[in-house]
Amino acid sequence: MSSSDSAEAAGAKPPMRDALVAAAFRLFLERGYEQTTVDDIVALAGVGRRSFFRYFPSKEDVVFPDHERCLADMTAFLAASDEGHEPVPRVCDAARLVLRMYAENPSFSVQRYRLTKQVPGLRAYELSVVWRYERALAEYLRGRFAGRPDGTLRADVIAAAVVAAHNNALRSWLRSDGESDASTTVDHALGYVQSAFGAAPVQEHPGHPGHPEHPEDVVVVVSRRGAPLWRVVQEIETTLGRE
Amino acid sequence: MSSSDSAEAAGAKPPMRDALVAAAFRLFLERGYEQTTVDDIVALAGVGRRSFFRYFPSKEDVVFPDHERCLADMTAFLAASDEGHEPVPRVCDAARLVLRMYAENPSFSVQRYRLTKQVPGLRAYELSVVWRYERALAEYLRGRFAGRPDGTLRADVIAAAVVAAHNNALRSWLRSDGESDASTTVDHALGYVQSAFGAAPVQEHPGHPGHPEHPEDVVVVVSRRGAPLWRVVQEIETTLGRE
DNA sequence: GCGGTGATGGCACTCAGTTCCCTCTTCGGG
DNA sequence: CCCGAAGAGGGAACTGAGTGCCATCACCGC
Repeated sequence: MSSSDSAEAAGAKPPMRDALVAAAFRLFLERGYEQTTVDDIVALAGVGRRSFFRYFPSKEDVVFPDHERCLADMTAFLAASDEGHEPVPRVCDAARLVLRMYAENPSFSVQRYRLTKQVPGLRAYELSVVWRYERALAEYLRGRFAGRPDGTLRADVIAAAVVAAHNNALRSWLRSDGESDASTTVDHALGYVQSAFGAAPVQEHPGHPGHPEHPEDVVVVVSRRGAPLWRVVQEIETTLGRE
Repeated sequence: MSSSDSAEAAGAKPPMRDALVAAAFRLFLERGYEQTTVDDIVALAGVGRRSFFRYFPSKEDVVFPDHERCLADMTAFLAASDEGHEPVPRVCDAARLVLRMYAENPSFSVQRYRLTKQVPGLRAYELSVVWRYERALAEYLRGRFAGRPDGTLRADVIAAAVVAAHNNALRSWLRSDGESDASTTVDHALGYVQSAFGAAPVQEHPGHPGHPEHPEDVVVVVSRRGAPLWRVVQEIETTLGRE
């Protein structure tokens, strides 16, 4: 009566991992995260306590079961970039990759959102996850901005802005219980970031046959009354990256 | 031989807290953070184990002993703002407040930097600390941008950009062992953020006697040939906040 | 059948953090 | 001068996360 009568033990290769996630979320939603011990989870899943920590290095990890894979996907996506990709739109696309992963399981994402919103420990853990995404974006941008003045500064700031815009859109979508259109929301948010940073990474000379399929690629400079000329020139130089 | 012969027990009101911090850092630097237990710290400080957790809610907190006060200072600084302050320069000044706190104890800051750089648990904890600063900035900006289109989005993105620029400058200063000029570095980094976002928060109509003493009031919208007209108009509207 | 390999279970241990209770001091009122 | 309240500190015992070690069992090639 203890070997194979449980329904979750008949599926594919790693049913145990999924069974642990399912058991954990059932208990987390029933009685709360901190009120659930790892022993409770493994008891409900019918496995040994040691096996839990084989699949999840910590209790927090069971709440984010697929972020490791998503981070690897994003890193691979960025590594597959070439010189033809504009850096800023590229990292925006990388952020869209993460949003798509959330959108694949709306109900799961919403449940997790409710958990992380009210458990400080999970919020802290989520921060470290998001931080790794941000570092991946920043490292890619640092490579693309190498040699440019303030290359690492620009990379860090743009990466942070992209992540913040993504999170803003994601949280708005999560608050709507997954009912709103995630793609439209994130496109709008990332469009704002590109409107602030969009033209900086332009590499080739205007007139050169580049990649005109990016609708963001136009330069309009608007200055306000009272700004000294040197300041305007400085802004243009900064924005264009002194190319 | 156990009551009052220790040197740290004769000072001001909270010598115990300082003694714990000193003992903790001695051991952390000697044998590493994870190799030091709380029992080691309290043994060296000559106090009871229970007293450690009276002053620090967790082992990680002893590494950031004054961030709670600094966060309160920053919150108070933002709360003391009025309508005369431009929001973006204001949050930049708030960030400078944090940098100043680091610069007050250069050697301590550098030691802590080396610790957090190589201990994952401390890095995660630092993220949650930085996150609270970022939320304080974002909440202030949300209030100032209320009613504006995409107010919360702008607030979140600008707060993230300011924090990223601050951290970039701070880490550059820490890597120099506190030898470089922190103020100049952070001013440069925050100047970049203001060059990207500086003009967005302008509230009054052009021509109205506002606050022309801010040289950051320049709007740079970037776009390139091939963009549809509606897209350019949309970007300009977004940047100017449809004022 | 046999030895190896990998997945799993079980046990014991460390350590962070908490709970409960004790002691000692201090201070104020009678 | 005594007494009781209050608060800082100390300390034992407990919970629970995470780890190390080893036994067990299944599967697999031989």
